[in-house]
Amino acid sequence: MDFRKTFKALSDPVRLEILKMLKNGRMSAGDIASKFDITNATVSYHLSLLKQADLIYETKIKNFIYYELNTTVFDDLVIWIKQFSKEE
Amino acid sequence: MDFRKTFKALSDPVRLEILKMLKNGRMSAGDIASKFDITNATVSYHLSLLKQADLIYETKIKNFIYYELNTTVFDDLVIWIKQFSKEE
DNA sequence: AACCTGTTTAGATATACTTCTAAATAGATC
DNA sequence: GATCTATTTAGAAGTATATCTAAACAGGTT
Repeated sequence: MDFRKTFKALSDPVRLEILKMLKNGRMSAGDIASKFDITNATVSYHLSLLKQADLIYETKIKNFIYYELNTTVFDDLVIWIKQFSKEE
Repeated sequence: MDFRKTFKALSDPVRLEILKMLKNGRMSAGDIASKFDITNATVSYHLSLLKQADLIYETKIKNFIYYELNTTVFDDLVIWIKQFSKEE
């Protein structure tokens, strides 16, 4: 598996903050954006990168788009990183 | 702990390749560079980023500099990522 | 001390990333 | 169907990153 995109997605402070927010449950794009001092357009850009990296997924309800953590990818990531740990 | 630098370091294909090489044991800067189609200067730049991210460390012997994986940081990384896994 | 070998540093350039503003889309409501 | 709301897309601008060439440095060797 190729985690380059995943690591790139994780290398930005805004995106890390978004992921931490989503630990408490899904949020709409607007709710996420309201927590930052940057425009909605920029937050949308960050969300698209997180989505491309499979770290989050979206659900459309009415004219809201809700974002949610994709926990399985984090599990895959842990397995990948462990190849560099001592015991292997 | 702040892993932004770590993730940035992990987001480049050359640097990921260097880390994979170092799984088989320490290598000198020159040996590492010889495996790539880029200049020694560029490889040196990548090594410095990996070093800044604490993913590798160096040992100087004669006029060689040997690089080695810092396995403990990968363990810390696994712990950090697990906060996003389901069971927590 | 002069020189060779392995490696890094400095400066320049091209590419990629982050951010903005303005415009576009998609769905809901009036 | 006109309009409002939530969000994304397009295009532009500034900043950061990856790479190169050329020069510098540091440790051995002669």
